[in-house]
Amino acid sequence: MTHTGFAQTASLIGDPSRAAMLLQLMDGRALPAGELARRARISPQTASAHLGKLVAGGLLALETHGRHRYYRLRGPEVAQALEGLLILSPPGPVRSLRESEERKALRFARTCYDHLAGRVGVRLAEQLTHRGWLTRLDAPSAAGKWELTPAGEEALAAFGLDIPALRRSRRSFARPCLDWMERRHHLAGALGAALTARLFELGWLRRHPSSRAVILTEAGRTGLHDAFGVSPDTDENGRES
Amino acid sequence: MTHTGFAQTASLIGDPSRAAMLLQLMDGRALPAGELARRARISPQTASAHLGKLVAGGLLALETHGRHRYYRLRGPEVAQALEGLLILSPPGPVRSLRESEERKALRFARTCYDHLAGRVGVRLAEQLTHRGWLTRLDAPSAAGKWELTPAGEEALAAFGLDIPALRRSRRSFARPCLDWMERRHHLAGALGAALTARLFELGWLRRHPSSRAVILTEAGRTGLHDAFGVSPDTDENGRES
DNA sequence: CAGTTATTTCCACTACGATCGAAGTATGCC
DNA sequence: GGCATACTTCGATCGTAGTGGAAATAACTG
Repeated sequence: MTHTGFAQTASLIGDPSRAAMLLQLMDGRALPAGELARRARISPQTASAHLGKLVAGGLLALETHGRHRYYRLRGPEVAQALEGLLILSPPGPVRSLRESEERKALRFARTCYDHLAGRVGVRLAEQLTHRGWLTRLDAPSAAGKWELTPAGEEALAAFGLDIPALRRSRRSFARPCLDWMERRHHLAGALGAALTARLFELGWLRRHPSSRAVILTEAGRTGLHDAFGVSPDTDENGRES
Repeated sequence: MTHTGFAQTASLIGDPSRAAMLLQLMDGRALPAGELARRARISPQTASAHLGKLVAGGLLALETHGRHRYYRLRGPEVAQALEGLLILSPPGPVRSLRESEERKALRFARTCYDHLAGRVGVRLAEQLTHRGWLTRLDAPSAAGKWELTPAGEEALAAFGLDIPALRRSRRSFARPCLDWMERRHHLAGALGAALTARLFELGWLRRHPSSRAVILTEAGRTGLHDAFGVSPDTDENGRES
């Protein structure tokens, strides 16, 4: 076994300060160094050293804007590897009402790298499939890929997405992403990201200022129901939850 | 974020000696402590300390047989998390002919936790689907699951698998597993494990003594071709490779 | 230009953890 | 019982990596 990088990558993630920063970036945003230092509760010098290592290790990408240096996860594989580790790690005990509320919000709707996850994300993917707009591909060479039907293509184009442009992107067009809390799949890939971006643009979703959770606005609640038949407040049996 | 275990789990994997032992167990086998120490090139005392931490951290399960203590990965989630990290880690440079041969063998056929991966595994999954024996489920609530068709159930029962018993197992019955070298899916879950076990039982596959690679025997080559239409020596365009 | 802010580099200090020798416990074998 | 084997616990050593203070660099601001 010559996977020299394997242990190195894991130990890179294994430092508490670095792990905290990586988790802050799980939603695919880019944050400046100072902000990451503040959130991880370490000094800027220390954060700088850590961020340098994370970039060198291929986990983060760096984008410089003036005197600010924005760091983001280098790609979806990084987010997926982190998710894999999250599944293994027992969620810490809830220590306050504040935390319990936050966890509930995360479970309801959050961003996963750059697409929508949580109950809302899962329901949306379900409804797209249920309406015959999205299908799993059957060709064995396309395993793990999703595809839009002609009807779905039309519907999402009408919703404001530039489907041909998305197909030209180098990313996988549409693929399932396992949700570690709901244990169901939601929509990832270029399509998932674009759809999520459109929901923010319409004001249907709003970012929570300090967590990965996203807020479903009133407009979003009615909009998602009318456009996609999504009712995230009831569980699969129709009961309120 | 209260994922206290997150960084801890990653740093558990991040130690080179522990990483080496974990990689040795990626195929789902159980190995005794001394053997793991030997393979990781560390003293038995050191290995003992590491193994204790891995068990405490929930990554390994321990089974005692007489004076031997066998360690194995605690479950498929662990294998999946490790795969996620493997994808991020660049394969080390090939330093010898020996290594190049081993890498070729790994790419051709290997075990991934307890099911078959590599080109042979991918081709087998493809052929099962192509023959209409295995399908992706369309119901949104069953995302990420595969299912046997009635024809497939009959065929695999005739091949010696006890399908009803597999359905009763607590594991997921059949699911896709992404192959990090082929970038395609192969068959995992209870069905994938049972099918793989049957291939070993028939002598179609043989374990390589010192690596995760498995050897496709002559009997296996003809058997897989006759029973499932698998021809792993040609690439998807039919060329020899 | 000076002054402020974002970030990095340099540099000790410190602490934690990997390592192995030595000794201890448990199992199996004759 | 006696002896070898498999593994663990204890204890001491040693290196390495995280940490923040001080100072340098670089960009924006007026």
